Amino acid sequence: MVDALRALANPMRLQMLLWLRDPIRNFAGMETIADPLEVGVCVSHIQAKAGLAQSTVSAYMAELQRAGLVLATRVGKWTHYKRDEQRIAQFVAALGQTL
Amino acid sequence: MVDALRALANPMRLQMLLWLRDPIRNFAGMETIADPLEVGVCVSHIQAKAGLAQSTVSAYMAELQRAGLVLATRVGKWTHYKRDEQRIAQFVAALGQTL
DNA sequence: CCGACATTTCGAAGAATCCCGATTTGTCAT
DNA sequence: ATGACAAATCGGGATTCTTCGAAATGTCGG
Repeated sequence: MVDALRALANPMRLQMLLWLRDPIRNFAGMETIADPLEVGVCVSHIQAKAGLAQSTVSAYMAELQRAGLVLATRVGKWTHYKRDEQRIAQFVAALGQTL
Repeated sequence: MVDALRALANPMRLQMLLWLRDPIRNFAGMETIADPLEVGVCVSHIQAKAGLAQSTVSAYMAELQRAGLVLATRVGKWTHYKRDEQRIAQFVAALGQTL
Protein backbone atom coordinates (compact mmCIF):
# COMPACT_ATOMS: atom_id res chain seq x y z
CA MET A 1 0.00 0.00 0.00
CA VAL A 2 2.57 2.56 1.10
CA ASP A 3 5.04 0.93 -1.31
CA ALA A 4 2.67 1.57 -4.20
CA LEU A 5 2.09 5.15 -3.05
CA ARG A 6 5.83 5.73 -2.82
CA ALA A 7 6.38 4.29 -6.28
CA LEU A 8 3.66 6.51 -7.75
CA ALA A 9 4.85 9.61 -5.91
CA ASN A 10 7.58 10.13 -8.52
CA PRO A 11 6.38 12.00 -11.62
CA MET A 12 8.45 9.96 -14.06
CA ARG A 13 7.47 6.59 -12.57
CA LEU A 14 3.82 7.63 -12.66
CA GLN A 15 4.25 8.74 -16.26
CA MET A 16 5.79 5.40 -17.20
CA LEU A 17 2.83 3.53 -15.76
CA LEU A 18 0.49 5.79 -17.71
CA TRP A 19 2.40 5.24 -20.97
CA LEU A 20 1.87 1.52 -20.52
CA ARG A 21 -1.89 2.05 -20.56
CA ASP A 22 -1.67 2.40 -24.34
CA PRO A 23 1.61 0.89 -25.53
CA ILE A 24 0.66 0.95 -29.21
CA ARG A 25 -0.03 4.67 -29.21
CA ASN A 26 2.76 5.69 -26.82
CA PHE A 27 5.51 3.55 -28.31
CA ALA A 28 4.53 3.85 -31.94
CA GLY A 29 7.23 3.47 -34.55
CA MET A 30 9.49 1.37 -32.36
CA GLU A 31 10.48 -2.02 -33.69
CA THR A 32 8.64 -4.60 -31.67
CA ILE A 33 9.88 -8.13 -31.04
CA ALA A 34 6.65 -9.20 -29.36
CA ASP A 35 3.05 -8.07 -29.01
CA PRO A 36 3.05 -5.07 -26.65
CA LEU A 37 -0.43 -5.93 -25.43
CA GLU A 38 0.71 -9.44 -24.57
CA VAL A 39 4.17 -9.09 -23.01
CA GLY A 40 4.52 -5.32 -22.66
CA VAL A 41 7.20 -2.85 -23.69
CA CYS A 42 10.94 -3.38 -23.44
CA VAL A 43 13.20 -1.20 -21.30
CA SER A 44 15.00 0.34 -24.29
CA HIS A 45 11.78 1.79 -25.64
CA ILE A 46 10.71 3.14 -22.27
CA GLN A 47 14.16 4.65 -21.89
CA ALA A 48 14.01 6.33 -25.29
CA LYS A 49 10.64 7.84 -24.42
CA ALA A 50 11.66 8.91 -20.91
CA GLY A 51 15.02 10.41 -21.82
CA LEU A 52 16.63 9.18 -18.60
CA ALA A 53 19.74 7.05 -18.25
CA GLN A 54 19.26 3.39 -18.99
CA SER A 55 20.23 2.36 -15.47
CA THR A 56 17.70 4.77 -14.00
CA VAL A 57 14.87 3.39 -16.11
CA SER A 58 15.83 -0.14 -15.13
CA ALA A 59 15.74 0.75 -11.44
CA TYR A 60 12.43 2.61 -11.78
CA MET A 61 10.74 -0.30 -13.53
CA ALA A 62 12.07 -2.67 -10.88
CA GLU A 63 10.57 -0.42 -8.24
CA LEU A 64 7.18 -0.38 -9.97
CA GLN A 65 7.41 -4.16 -10.12
CA ARG A 66 8.26 -4.49 -6.41
CA ALA A 67 5.26 -2.27 -5.70
CA GLY A 68 3.12 -4.79 -7.59
CA LEU A 69 2.05 -2.39 -10.32
CA VAL A 70 3.75 -4.00 -13.33
CA LEU A 71 4.78 -7.47 -14.49
CA ALA A 72 8.12 -8.30 -16.10
CA THR A 73 8.68 -10.84 -18.86
CA ARG A 74 12.03 -11.58 -20.43
CA VAL A 75 11.94 -12.36 -24.16
CA GLY A 76 15.45 -13.03 -25.38
CA LYS A 77 17.67 -10.20 -24.27
CA TRP A 78 14.73 -7.88 -23.80
CA THR A 79 12.86 -7.46 -20.55
CA HIS A 80 9.30 -6.37 -21.18
CA TYR A 81 7.10 -4.61 -18.68
CA LYS A 82 3.33 -4.41 -18.74
CA ARG A 83 0.78 -3.16 -16.26
CA ASP A 84 -0.65 -5.59 -13.73
CA GLU A 85 -4.22 -4.38 -14.21
CA GLN A 86 -5.60 -6.63 -11.52
CA ARG A 87 -3.20 -5.41 -8.84
CA ILE A 88 -3.63 -1.80 -9.95
CA ALA A 89 -7.42 -2.04 -9.68
CA GLN A 90 -6.97 -3.77 -6.33
CA PHE A 91 -4.76 -0.91 -5.14
CA VAL A 92 -7.21 1.77 -6.26
CA ALA A 93 -10.09 -0.08 -4.60
CA ALA A 94 -8.16 -0.54 -1.37
CA LEU A 95 -7.19 3.13 -1.35
CA GLY A 96 -10.81 4.12 -1.90
CA GLN A 97 -11.82 1.93 1.03
CA THR A 98 -9.19 2.81 3.60
CA LEU A 99 -8.65 6.43 2.59
CA MET B 1 -2.16 14.71 -8.01
CA VAL B 2 1.51 13.95 -7.48
CA ASP B 3 1.43 16.28 -4.47
CA ALA B 4 -1.29 14.18 -2.87
CA LEU B 5 0.58 10.97 -3.68
CA ARG B 6 3.75 12.38 -2.14
CA ALA B 7 1.89 13.45 0.98
CA LEU B 8 0.32 10.02 1.37
CA ALA B 9 3.58 8.19 0.69
CA ASN B 10 4.67 8.79 4.28
CA PRO B 11 3.30 6.19 6.73
CA MET B 12 2.72 8.67 9.55
CA ARG B 13 0.99 11.25 7.36
CA LEU B 14 -1.22 8.52 5.93
CA GLN B 15 -1.98 7.36 9.46
CA MET B 16 -2.92 10.86 10.52
CA LEU B 17 -5.39 11.17 7.67
CA LEU B 18 -6.89 7.82 8.66
CA TRP B 19 -7.19 8.85 12.31
CA LEU B 20 -9.25 11.84 11.17
CA ARG B 21 -11.80 9.49 9.61
CA ASP B 22 -13.16 8.83 13.10
CA PRO B 23 -12.00 11.63 15.42
CA ILE B 24 -14.33 10.64 18.25
CA ARG B 25 -13.00 7.11 18.45
CA ASN B 26 -9.36 7.93 17.71
CA PHE B 27 -9.04 10.97 19.94
CA ALA B 28 -11.25 9.78 22.77
CA GLY B 29 -10.63 11.15 26.25
CA MET B 30 -9.02 14.34 25.01
CA GLU B 31 -10.53 17.58 26.17
CA THR B 32 -12.28 19.11 23.22
CA ILE B 33 -12.82 22.84 22.72
CA ALA B 34 -15.01 22.33 19.65
CA ASP B 35 -16.96 19.60 17.90
CA PRO B 36 -14.40 17.30 16.24
CA LEU B 37 -16.86 16.46 13.47
CA GLU B 38 -17.38 20.14 12.75
CA VAL B 39 -13.95 21.76 12.96
CA GLY B 40 -11.64 18.77 13.33
CA VAL B 41 -8.90 17.88 15.77
CA CYS B 42 -6.27 20.25 17.14
CA VAL B 43 -2.56 19.77 16.54
CA SER B 44 -1.81 18.98 20.20
CA HIS B 45 -4.09 15.96 20.14
CA ILE B 46 -2.69 14.66 16.88
CA GLN B 47 0.79 15.18 18.29
CA ALA B 48 -0.02 13.23 21.46
CA LYS B 49 -1.38 10.36 19.38
CA ALA B 50 1.49 10.35 16.90
CA GLY B 51 4.30 10.66 19.42
CA LEU B 52 6.31 12.92 17.12
CA ALA B 53 7.73 16.35 17.90
CA GLN B 54 5.31 19.25 17.80
CA SER B 55 7.14 20.92 14.93
CA THR B 56 7.04 17.73 12.90
CA VAL B 57 3.31 17.30 13.33
CA SER B 58 2.73 20.94 12.42
CA ALA B 59 4.75 20.54 9.23
CA TYR B 60 3.06 17.27 8.31
CA MET B 61 -0.43 18.69 8.72
CA ALA B 62 0.57 21.71 6.65
CA GLU B 63 1.77 19.35 3.94
CA LEU B 64 -1.50 17.42 3.97
CA GLN B 65 -3.26 20.74 3.68
CA ARG B 66 -1.11 21.90 0.74
CA ALA B 67 -1.94 18.58 -0.92
CA GLY B 68 -5.62 19.44 -0.54
CA LEU B 69 -6.45 16.52 1.72
CA VAL B 70 -7.34 18.39 4.92
CA LEU B 71 -8.82 21.73 5.92
CA ALA B 72 -7.49 23.93 8.72
CA THR B 73 -9.59 26.06 11.05
CA ARG B 74 -8.18 28.18 13.83
CA VAL B 75 -10.31 28.35 16.99
CA GLY B 76 -8.63 30.54 19.54
CA LYS B 77 -5.05 29.37 19.95
CA TRP B 78 -5.87 25.97 18.53
CA THR B 79 -5.58 25.06 14.87
CA HIS B 80 -7.95 22.25 13.99
CA TYR B 81 -7.57 19.95 11.05
CA LYS B 82 -10.29 17.87 9.46
CA ARG B 83 -10.44 15.82 6.30
CA ASP B 84 -11.57 17.50 3.09
CA GLU B 85 -13.83 14.63 2.08
CA GLN B 86 -14.77 16.21 -1.20
CA ARG B 87 -11.18 16.68 -2.33
CA ILE B 88 -10.21 13.23 -1.07
CA ALA B 89 -13.03 11.59 -3.01
CA GLN B 90 -12.04 13.70 -6.01
CA PHE B 91 -8.46 12.51 -5.71
CA VAL B 92 -9.44 8.84 -5.45
CA ALA B 93 -11.76 9.21 -8.43
CA ALA B 94 -9.10 10.96 -10.50
CA LEU B 95 -6.55 8.31 -9.59
CA GLY B 96 -9.00 5.57 -10.60
CA GLN B 97 -9.51 7.34 -13.92
CA THR B 98 -5.97 8.23 -14.92
CA LEU B 99 -4.21 5.28 -13.32
C1' DC C 1 33.68 -19.94 -27.28
C1' DC C 2 33.28 -14.86 -28.47
C1' DG C 3 31.63 -10.48 -29.65
C1' DA C 4 27.62 -7.62 -29.54
C1' DC C 5 23.85 -5.93 -27.39
C1' DA C 6 20.02 -5.53 -23.52
C1' DT C 7 19.65 -5.28 -18.89
C1' DT C 8 21.03 -5.22 -14.07
C1' DT C 9 23.95 -4.00 -10.42
C1' DC C 10 27.38 -0.98 -8.22
C1' DG C 11 29.26 3.33 -6.57
C1' DA C 12 28.69 8.03 -5.98
C1' DA C 13 27.20 13.25 -6.07
C1' DG C 14 23.58 16.33 -5.22
C1' DA C 15 18.88 17.18 -3.75
C1' DA C 16 15.04 16.17 -0.96
C1' DT C 17 12.86 14.11 3.05
C1' DC C 18 12.49 12.99 7.91
C1' DC C 19 12.61 14.53 12.28
C1' DC C 20 14.34 17.08 15.99
C1' DG C 21 15.13 21.19 19.35
C1' DA C 22 15.03 26.17 19.57
C1' DT C 23 12.98 30.30 18.39
C1' DT C 24 9.22 33.18 16.76
C1' DT C 25 4.47 34.30 16.09
C1' DG C 26 -0.39 34.37 17.33
C1' DT C 27 -3.96 34.52 20.77
C1' DC C 28 -6.13 34.67 25.10
C1' DA C 29 -6.71 36.00 30.11
C1' DT C 30 -5.28 38.97 33.50
C1' DA D 1 0.94 45.49 28.44
C1' DT D 2 2.44 40.88 29.85
C1' DG D 3 2.54 35.96 30.91
C1' DA D 4 1.13 31.60 29.34
C1' DC D 5 0.14 28.47 26.04
C1' DA D 6 -0.70 26.61 20.98
C1' DA D 7 1.14 26.57 16.70
C1' DA D 8 4.36 27.91 12.98
C1' DT D 9 8.86 28.71 11.38
C1' DC D 10 13.91 28.19 11.42
C1' DG D 11 18.28 25.68 11.32
C1' DG D 12 20.44 21.40 11.19
C1' DG D 13 21.90 16.22 11.24
C1' DA D 14 20.76 11.75 9.51
C1' DT D 15 18.72 9.26 6.09
C1' DT D 16 16.59 8.41 1.67
C1' DC D 17 15.70 9.64 -3.21
C1' DT D 18 17.15 10.94 -7.80
C1' DT D 19 20.05 10.28 -11.30
C1' DC D 20 24.19 9.34 -13.46
C1' DG D 21 28.29 6.64 -15.54
C1' DA D 22 30.94 2.43 -15.15
C1' DA D 23 31.19 -2.29 -14.53
C1' DA D 24 28.99 -6.91 -14.27
C1' DT D 25 25.58 -10.25 -15.94
C1' DG D 26 22.63 -12.49 -19.21
C1' DT D 27 21.58 -13.90 -23.91
C1' DC D 28 21.91 -14.49 -28.73
C1' DG D 29 24.32 -15.23 -33.37
C1' DG D 30 28.15 -16.91 -35.61
